[in-house]
Amino acid sequence: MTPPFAIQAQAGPARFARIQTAHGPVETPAFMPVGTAGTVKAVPQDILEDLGAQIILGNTYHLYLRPGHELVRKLGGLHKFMSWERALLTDSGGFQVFSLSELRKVSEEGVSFRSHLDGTSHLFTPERSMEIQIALGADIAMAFDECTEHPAERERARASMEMTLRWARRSKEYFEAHKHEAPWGNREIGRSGDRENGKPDPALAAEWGPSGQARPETPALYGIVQGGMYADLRRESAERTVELDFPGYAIGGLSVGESRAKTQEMIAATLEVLPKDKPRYVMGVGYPEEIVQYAAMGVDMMDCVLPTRAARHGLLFTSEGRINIKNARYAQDQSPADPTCACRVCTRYTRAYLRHLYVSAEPLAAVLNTIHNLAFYLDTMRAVRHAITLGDLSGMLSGSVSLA
RNA sequence: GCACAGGUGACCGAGUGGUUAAUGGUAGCAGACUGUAAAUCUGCCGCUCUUCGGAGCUACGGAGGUUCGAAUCCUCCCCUGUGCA
Repeated sequence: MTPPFAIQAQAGPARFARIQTAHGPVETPAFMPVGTAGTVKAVPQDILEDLGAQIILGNTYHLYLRPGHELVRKLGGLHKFMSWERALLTDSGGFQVFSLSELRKVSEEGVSFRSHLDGTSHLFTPERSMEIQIALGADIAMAFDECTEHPAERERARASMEMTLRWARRSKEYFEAHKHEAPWGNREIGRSGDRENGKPDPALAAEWGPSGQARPETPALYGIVQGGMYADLRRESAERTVELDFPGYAIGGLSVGESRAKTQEMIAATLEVLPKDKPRYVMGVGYPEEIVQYAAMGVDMMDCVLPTRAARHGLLFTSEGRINIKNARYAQDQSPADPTCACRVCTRYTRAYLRHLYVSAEPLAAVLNTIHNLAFYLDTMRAVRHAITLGDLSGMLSGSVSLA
């Protein structure tokens, strides 16, 4: 199988590339907004398109519980259900093994969960996770893994890693046998996926020509590296995951409470082992300066709830640093959230108004804050890609997006 | 004018003799948030100092009083609401 991925430009470890999916291209390094329950919270799909999002996440566990993957399949798959015609990546439910720790029990077979919605019991296995992700119609599915908690003793991290490897094998076996069942029939591939992005950078647009690669007919399954905070376990996990031969690899189990230096060390150790001609995805990161840094290290994909969740909590990311829009000091501030941002929020509304909306608990506060934060993240990654094509990322690392 | 009911910290509202600077909410101020159980959570929230352990002062309409001790009991006064004149 030819990986739907081609290196088009390279500047040091950072790569500008394109992942071809059945629902359009994904330029990398990419930041992927998280849309857990079939929605990137507070942002309509057409605005996500205008912001330039080429791929968003969905979540296996949440969509399985509600509305149910069979219903989604019946309605034509998640793309059609939520009217999102660009690429979609689904998380396997592995993170919920970690985050819902009080409601689950892990065994060799899989994980039994108690629904956080109604308390009912459910068993997630690698096979089940694949079945659900295929039913949802993801372009990129993730292997069912165990996101190891932190801190974890070495033996615990090893055992968890071994389990994830066994689950990865089972995930792949089931996935390969059933991937053709994705509900992609009668799709109008890429109608909106080929649409012009919101604010394409002219210099970059030249690089974004047709890839010439055929669009995949089936979804892709990525493996996930674990290994706790032990560099040698990370390397071993990566090597053995690569042996299973996936079209892309994720680094999971990071940003779970460890120091940023440790996160970076784990990423660096893992990247050394992962093949350079396939997408490498660090799951669940990060702050703007972090995603720039990781992209510079050679990471191709990242996702994080931070821009969306923080926005709902009043935290805005700007070129001048983070601002908490609920602070009293913005009550009469007539400037935009970020004076250098060209997003639809910053070109239209003042900090004073955004603060008022937040303080008043108006739903529009979440909408506008989230749109801005996503614009900031997506613009940042667009700038990273541009810088890579120019062969120099140093400017971005030394401050232009670094935050106080 | 009479009869009931009631006056608690910015607001609402507990508390009817003793760890009460005073339960809870709200408002306010600040912080956290990293493959989303998150429009959530945490801290502060009378004043003044503090070596951050604490110390002092002022407080439950007002003034007296009872008591070792009162927001809580008694007396008078002021004010508010409702009803009757």
